[in-house]
Amino acid sequence: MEYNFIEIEKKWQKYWSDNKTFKAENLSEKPKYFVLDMFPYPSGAGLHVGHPLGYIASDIYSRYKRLKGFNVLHPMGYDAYGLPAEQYAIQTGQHPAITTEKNIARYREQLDKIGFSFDWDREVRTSDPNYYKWTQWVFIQLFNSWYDKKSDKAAPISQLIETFKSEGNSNIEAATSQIDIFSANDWNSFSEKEQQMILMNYRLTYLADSMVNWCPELGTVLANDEVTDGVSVRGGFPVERKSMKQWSLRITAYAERLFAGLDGLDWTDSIKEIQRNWIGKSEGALVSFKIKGNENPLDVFTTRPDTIFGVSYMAMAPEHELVSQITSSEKKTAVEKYIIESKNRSDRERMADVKRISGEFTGAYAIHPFTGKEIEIWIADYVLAGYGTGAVMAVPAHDSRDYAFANHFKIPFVEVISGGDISVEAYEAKDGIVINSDFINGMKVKDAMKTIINKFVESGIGERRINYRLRDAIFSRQRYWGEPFPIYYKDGIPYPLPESELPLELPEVDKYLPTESGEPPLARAKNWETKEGYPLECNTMPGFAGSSAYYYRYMDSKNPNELVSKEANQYWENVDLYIGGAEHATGHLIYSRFWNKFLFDLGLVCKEEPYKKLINQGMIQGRSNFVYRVKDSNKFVSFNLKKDFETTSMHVDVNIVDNDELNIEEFKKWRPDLADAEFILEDGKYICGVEVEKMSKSLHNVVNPDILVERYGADTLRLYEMFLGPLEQAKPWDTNGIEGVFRFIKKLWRLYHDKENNFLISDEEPNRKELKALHKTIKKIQEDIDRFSFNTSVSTFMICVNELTDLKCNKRSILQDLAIIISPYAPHISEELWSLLGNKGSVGFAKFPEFIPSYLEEENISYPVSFNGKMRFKLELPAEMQVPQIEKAVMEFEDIDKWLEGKQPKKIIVVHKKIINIVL
RNA sequence: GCGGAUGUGGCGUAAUUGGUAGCCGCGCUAGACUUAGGAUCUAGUGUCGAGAGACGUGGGGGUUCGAGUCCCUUCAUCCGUACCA
Repeated sequence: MEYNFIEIEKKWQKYWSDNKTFKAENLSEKPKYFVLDMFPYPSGAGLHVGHPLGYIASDIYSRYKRLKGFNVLHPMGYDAYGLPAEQYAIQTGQHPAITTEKNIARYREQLDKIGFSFDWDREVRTSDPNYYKWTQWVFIQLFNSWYDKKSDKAAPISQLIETFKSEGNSNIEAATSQIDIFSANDWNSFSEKEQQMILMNYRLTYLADSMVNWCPELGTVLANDEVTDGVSVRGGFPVERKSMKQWSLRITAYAERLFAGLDGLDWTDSIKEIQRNWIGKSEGALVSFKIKGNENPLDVFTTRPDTIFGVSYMAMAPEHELVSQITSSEKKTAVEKYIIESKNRSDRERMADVKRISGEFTGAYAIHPFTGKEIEIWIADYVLAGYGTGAVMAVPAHDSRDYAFANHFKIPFVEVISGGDISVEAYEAKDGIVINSDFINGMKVKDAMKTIINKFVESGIGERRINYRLRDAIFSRQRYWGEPFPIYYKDGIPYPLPESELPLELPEVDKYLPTESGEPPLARAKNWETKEGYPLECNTMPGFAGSSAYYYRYMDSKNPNELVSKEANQYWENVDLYIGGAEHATGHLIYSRFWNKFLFDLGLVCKEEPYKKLINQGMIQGRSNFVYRVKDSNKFVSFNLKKDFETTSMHVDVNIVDNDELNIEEFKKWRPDLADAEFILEDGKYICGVEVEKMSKSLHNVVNPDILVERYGADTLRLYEMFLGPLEQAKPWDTNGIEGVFRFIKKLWRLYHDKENNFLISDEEPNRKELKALHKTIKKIQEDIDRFSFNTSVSTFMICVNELTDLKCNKRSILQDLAIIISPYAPHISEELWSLLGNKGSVGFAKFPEFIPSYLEEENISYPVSFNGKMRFKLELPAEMQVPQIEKAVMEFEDIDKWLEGKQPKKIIVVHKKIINIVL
């Protein structure tokens, strides 16, 4: 064997681990760089080739940054709490901690084989008490804080209490669900319980009855980002709306800062756009309509105050609290029936037929604030209780939903913005002239909005308002395998544990199921109470709790006294480069931005945003292979012959297919029923069909990195993962191509060795060609890494090695630099070559060679000569020849007559050192 | 519906600022060495055409001396989102 990757890779992995080569120091003269991967949930299935893609990219970047003189923090850990381990525990009784431990061990083994330069001394696990102590600690800080809109930041709740004592709440501007105003006297006369209930409306994490996504199958509530299309993201179980008392995070307090902060981030536009949509900022006005014969006003939020004269009816959500008050007696039965109906329609059904229009007239009327006209008030389930005020002023002429509703129920309406044809559809554009609208007639939409809002304010019926779609995040889960809340109850009022009692460790339970009375699993724990005997909270925290500030723990992972020390945080600041999947766009990436801003407000960390630059690696798709069974037989027909038969296709394990040719012997062994299968072959082969699908066990297209490492080595796997295509693009995995990269690695090795595989290097001075090959590579690799284009660097290395092989170059001064620049990509072989070259220590801390432009300069330029833009021939001319001489030279060129076709050129365009174009 | 992304050989892709379209691989074809090859090496490989050459970056149009790249328009695929007033 010429290049023994098995031995060499093992050797260097051991060296790195024994010497703690990649241990990062918190204090260093070097500039810092923090490269973070989204830490994995260690699932039982282990890693497939898609998982390490991002880790390889971040590892290349980390190693490159070290070569460039940076002190690099590149840690790894585990998002160890999660549903699969708990579901497994429910089925088997095995403690989720054991399952998790086992899965982590397997992940670690797989990761180690790929040769990552992680600083494992800083490993974190979210389920480790030393870690979740700080998750609980942050929760307590949230509990003890409120959001002061005047200073636009979080502030201690103790300070709020002082204000209440001295002046009540009338001067407080907070992000709050508190509506009632009270004086200092009121406050001081309230009971402890009353005071605590009021404070709950201010705390940044609060316990409240809210409409939640309840998933009966999982026995828990889920956050909005954990639900898609009415089913749970994990498991795909149905989810229903239900009102429950739950902990929530008042993330809405930060809506504007989360929105505005996106502008300064070096993230892709697409992910910023997803976050903007999720936050859903819309500007408009809050308008108060009087209700005929009722004291309470009907408040609506609208983004189109300019269309106020086009209001033809009002619509409220069926859940709106005023519905029962205003419904007339003769409409009562119908309205109640409608409310029950819409309640029973699950979210899923509602989504399935959006087109179904339904509603009911309440018999009540609102009064138009300007015209005084009476307007029918309807209830309709197209109005969402959770958005705005849960009621809308309907302007059918200029809103398509109102338009559909009005037409369905034959409610008349008027056009108030010109420019559309409202006999056909609603005209929604904010473009046109206002008509039929009294004092704003003739105005442009924009001006009309301003005028109307000013009028609202003047007459006290409305105000400017910015509304957000973002909801507070439900933070309770009725599950076992998660962080316990550091909360106990006294007289039914929640209080935080003293910080000295953290961590509050997850207790043992006899079963991982809810109690008979429907309480969460922690209610099964013995003595689940404080030492004073107060009961502890039985819910646990959700998956995103432990991942919201984990990057700070990496900075100072062993610190028992602080989340992160001031010094460590001052040095590492925040994450310079974050690589992970785009599926976290609305979950983790928003929550951790929120936690970070909160910690920043408290002065605990020095940066307001956690992740400066974010890259989303594309999904690696599976490449499925198919065999075709002839109907009613155990005969399989090869792909190109199947058209002559009636067949059914069947997924076949891609690991027994090579280059789409089925390994028939392996296939027969694959499943017992296939042992006596027969085959109809083409050219003596069975050719399989191919399709690109998701990589999944059930589709038999999962490729395991371990097998590839065994067969080709980690360096080959790393290079091939990068070679597949641009990091951010989704692309199918096709093991076939890996051979090419494997050949390249062997070819690289041979540059440094003679035919008998003896290390052989010459100390001769390199020639121009060799220097050019090297320096053009140095230049390209730097540029590629700077723009995260790792696939193109791999081809660049191939070109370089091909050229040096052709030049028969074995000169130290070339090959030593080559070993350095390739080391981020293929670290094992580089270490070996580096040490064979006689260097001490790891190549990981060598100096990246400097690019010298003069080596790329040429005496002659080979100009492509085009006629009307079509390249016809090449002309070699001295590089310093100036444009007029070039024009002359090209016209004197012997072959030119053939292309001129006897014409005189209209124009000759010369781009110096680039191209010549002759216009005929 | 809305938002985002992507369309280039048989396949994965390259062309960073408008300047030789198809780099680097896979696969395929032929050959060398070999008992053998899933080893190694050499040559070829966008399409049509015997050739000269013509045509070619999803389709149509435009700007330009010159367009894969810029503009308009249209189609297809994938992802996200869902009555957000």
